[in-house]
Amino acid sequence: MATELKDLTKRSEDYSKWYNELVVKADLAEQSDVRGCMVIKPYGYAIWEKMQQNLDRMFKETGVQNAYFPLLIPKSFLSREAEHVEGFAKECAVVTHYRLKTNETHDGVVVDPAAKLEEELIIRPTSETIIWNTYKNWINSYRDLPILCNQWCNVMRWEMRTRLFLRTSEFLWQEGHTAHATREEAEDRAKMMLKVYADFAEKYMAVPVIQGVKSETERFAGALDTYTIEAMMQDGKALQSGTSHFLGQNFGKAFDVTFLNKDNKPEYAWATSWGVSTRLMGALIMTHSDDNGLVLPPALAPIQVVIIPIGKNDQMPMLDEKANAIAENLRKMGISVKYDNADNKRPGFKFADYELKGVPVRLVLGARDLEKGLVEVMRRDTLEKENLSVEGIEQHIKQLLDEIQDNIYKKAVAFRDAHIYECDNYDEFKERIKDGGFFLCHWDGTAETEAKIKEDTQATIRCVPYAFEQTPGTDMVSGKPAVARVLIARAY
RNA sequence: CGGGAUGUAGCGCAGUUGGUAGCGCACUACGUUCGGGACGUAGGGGUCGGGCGUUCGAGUCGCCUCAUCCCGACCA
Repeated sequence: MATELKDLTKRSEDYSKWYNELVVKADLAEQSDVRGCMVIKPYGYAIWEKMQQNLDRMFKETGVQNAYFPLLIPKSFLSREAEHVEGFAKECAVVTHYRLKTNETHDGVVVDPAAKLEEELIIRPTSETIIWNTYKNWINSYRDLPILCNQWCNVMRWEMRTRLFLRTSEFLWQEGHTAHATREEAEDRAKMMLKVYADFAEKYMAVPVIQGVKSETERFAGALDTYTIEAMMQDGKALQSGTSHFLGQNFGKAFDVTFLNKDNKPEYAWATSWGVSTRLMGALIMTHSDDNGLVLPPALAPIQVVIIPIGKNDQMPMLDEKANAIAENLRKMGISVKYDNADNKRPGFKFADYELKGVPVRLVLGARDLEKGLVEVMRRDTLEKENLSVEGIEQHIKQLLDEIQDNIYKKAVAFRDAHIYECDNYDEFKERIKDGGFFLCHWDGTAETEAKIKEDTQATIRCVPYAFEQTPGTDMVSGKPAVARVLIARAY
């Protein structure tokens, strides 16, 4: 199973094509024969696993525990919360039967009409309903709260158009669901988890994000507030990379989850939910990669260092010995290393292949250089090569990995900041948004304005950002007064 | 569900007025190579998406059907 190594489409020529080719050629994932679904290949899954491990640890540090709830949700659960069902109804896969039988000509199977379910089951598009139906049994007293559960699972949303990692019919994610005794505690939790996502994105993925709160129309179905992290891709479009919802008492009321407070009075429980998905893989790819392929942050790279030997056959034992010694030292330092001495691929092929796969550091161990005690070190982010002494190379590599992590983050921040604009004139906005970027504009807070911007430009209000100083002004569309600037962009 | 296109080897494609099923990559074997995507020689692999029709004869023509992709509406 060799990677096909044709040149990638240039990132600047056709961004979508570049992205799709990159995902496939870097061996991350491919389209399944099953409609709208994706096969995540071992290399892509290894990156996802590293994301999972780190996120999972960060969740647990805030007191969250993992659990697992069923894949199938009775249809009646979904209709308990009016807004929630409205938001998801159009994209649900429904299980109607539980048995097949052979057909009349005995060369295939058909659904057995006798096996029709009395109540249809929905393949979860998200699990609020089934989890709150369960929480009802878990919660009696304020002493039972808070409940802080997370599950790693798959969900299904019957999307019309799909793209690898960014939007697939089935996707992997985690969904956290918490129940609290007070409004304040639930709101704090929703904000806390957004902070966890932002920290993870910036420290591990090296993807800078803008934190904020969604407008009413962009809010999660059934939420009172949706907090979001928005990242900028290299084509200037926004990618919603994680969301955390304050659900109020909506699900508590819909599923009759009450508890007795300290005064022995019944109250409905307060809820949050929060999730990130394999879409983060898309963010990772589109933030850092270049025309040579993937660029992975060392913190998430399954292979952090690759060692490639070059020499005649009779020199190979010596090179193997030297390479294994270096690899062993690096592994002791907690660095993951691959020594690729396969003899059916030439060095040039391997160089291109590991660049395509985004391996942060490449060591070339050449017989010629080694006589002089030198080894070539290449860093993937800048493609710079250096010839360094083999002596003490391990320490240098450790520092280099940190430097790469830091550098790609700073590069992404610089790119993003260079494409954030304040804009007060709607005609100017309509013209400039075509080239992408994030726009900070005053908004009068009405859905009408929001709808007009979307209709005219396809751009949406991504969030009301936390981080920028807010000054009152005039809505550029309606001319009405506005209390704050919001972040507007075209989005994936 | 609207508009457009495409189904031929694992992938990417060619196939003219209907007349023996092809090319590139990948794959297998052997050899030479090996400091930036190697080359030679010899091989393996197909009910041409499916059905019906026209014809002596259909990958090619007609009708039907299924599937996929792209542009919209929907969306983590």
